[in-house]
Amino acid sequence: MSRIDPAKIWSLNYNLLMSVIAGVAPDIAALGLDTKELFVLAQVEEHPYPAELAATLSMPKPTITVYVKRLEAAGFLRRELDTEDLRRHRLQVTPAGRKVTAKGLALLSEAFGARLGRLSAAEQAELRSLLEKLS
Amino acid sequence: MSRIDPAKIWSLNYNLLMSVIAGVAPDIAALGLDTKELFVLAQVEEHPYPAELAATLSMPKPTITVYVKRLEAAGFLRRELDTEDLRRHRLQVTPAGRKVTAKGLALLSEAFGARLGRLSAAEQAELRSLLEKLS
DNA sequence: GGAAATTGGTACAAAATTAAATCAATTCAA
DNA sequence: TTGAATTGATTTAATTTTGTACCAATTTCC
Repeated sequence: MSRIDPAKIWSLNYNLLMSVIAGVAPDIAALGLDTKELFVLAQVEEHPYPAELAATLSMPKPTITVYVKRLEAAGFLRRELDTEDLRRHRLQVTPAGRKVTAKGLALLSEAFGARLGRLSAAEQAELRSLLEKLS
Repeated sequence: MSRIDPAKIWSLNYNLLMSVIAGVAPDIAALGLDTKELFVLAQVEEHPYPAELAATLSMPKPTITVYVKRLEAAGFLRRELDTEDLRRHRLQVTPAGRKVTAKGLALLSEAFGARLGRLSAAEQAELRSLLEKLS
C-alpha cells in the first residue's frame, strides 16, 4: 500500500472544494451575495460575534468587518452592541438573511451533492464522520 | 439516521482546510513563497501551461499570469514558447523551484498530518479514496 | 484559400482583501 | 484602586486579485 501524503490529500480536497464553489458562484451572486459573504452569514447564528467569525472562518478581522457591513447594508444582518461587553457587536440574522442563506446553501448543496452522488449513502456518512473527526 | 446535508460537509471541510493553511502560511512565507504560489508551483509539472493551471486550480487566467511572473522572477520557474503552438507558454520548474516546492509541501504535510493523525491508517486511506472518487 | 470563431496569454484599471495602526472596553496583577 | 496588558472592532493605506478588453496564434468551416 502506498504511503499516504497529507499534502496530496489536502490539495486534492482543496481543488475539489474550489471547483465546486467556482461552479455555483454565479448562481449565488444572483442572490445578491458573494460566496464569502454567504459563508459568513451561514455562521452567524452559531458564532454571533465578528471575532468569532474571524476565528472559525480563518479570515482577518478587517475582512469580517467589511462583509458584515455589506451584509448589514443589504438587510441580511443586524448589529447591536452587546450589553455584557460593549466592545462586542452581537450579530443577528434578519428574516431576509435567513431566507437568502437557505437559498445559497441549497445551491451549494445541489452542486456538491452532485459530486457526493458518486458515493453511496454509507460512504457519504463515512466522509462526514471522518471530516468531523478532523475538525 | 440524520439526513446528510452536502453544504454542511462542504463547509466543515472548507473550514478545516482553511484553518490548516492559515496555520502554515507564515512558515511557507518564510520560504519566499506565498501559499497560492506554492499551489501553482506544485501543479506545474502535471499541468505545464497557464491555461491548464487556471482550470485545475479554479483561478482566473490573469491571476495565474501574475503568479507565474513572480515565480519566474524568483527563479522557481522558467517559461518558453511551446514549439507546437506559439500561443502557449510551456512552464518548467527549476531545480530551485523543485526544492522550494518540496519544502512547502512538507510544511503542509506536517500541518495537515497532525490533523490526520486523529485518524487510523485505514481511515486515512479511506478518506483519500473517498476524495479521489469525488475529484 | 480565407474569413470567422476559438484559444492562450497579457495589460490595465477596478475591486477585493488584508496588514498595520488605532481606539475603546475589559481584564489582570499588584 | 490603578495602570499595564488584552481583546473587539474599525480605519486607512497598501497589496492582491480579478473583470474587461485586447492581441496573436490556431482551428473551423465554408
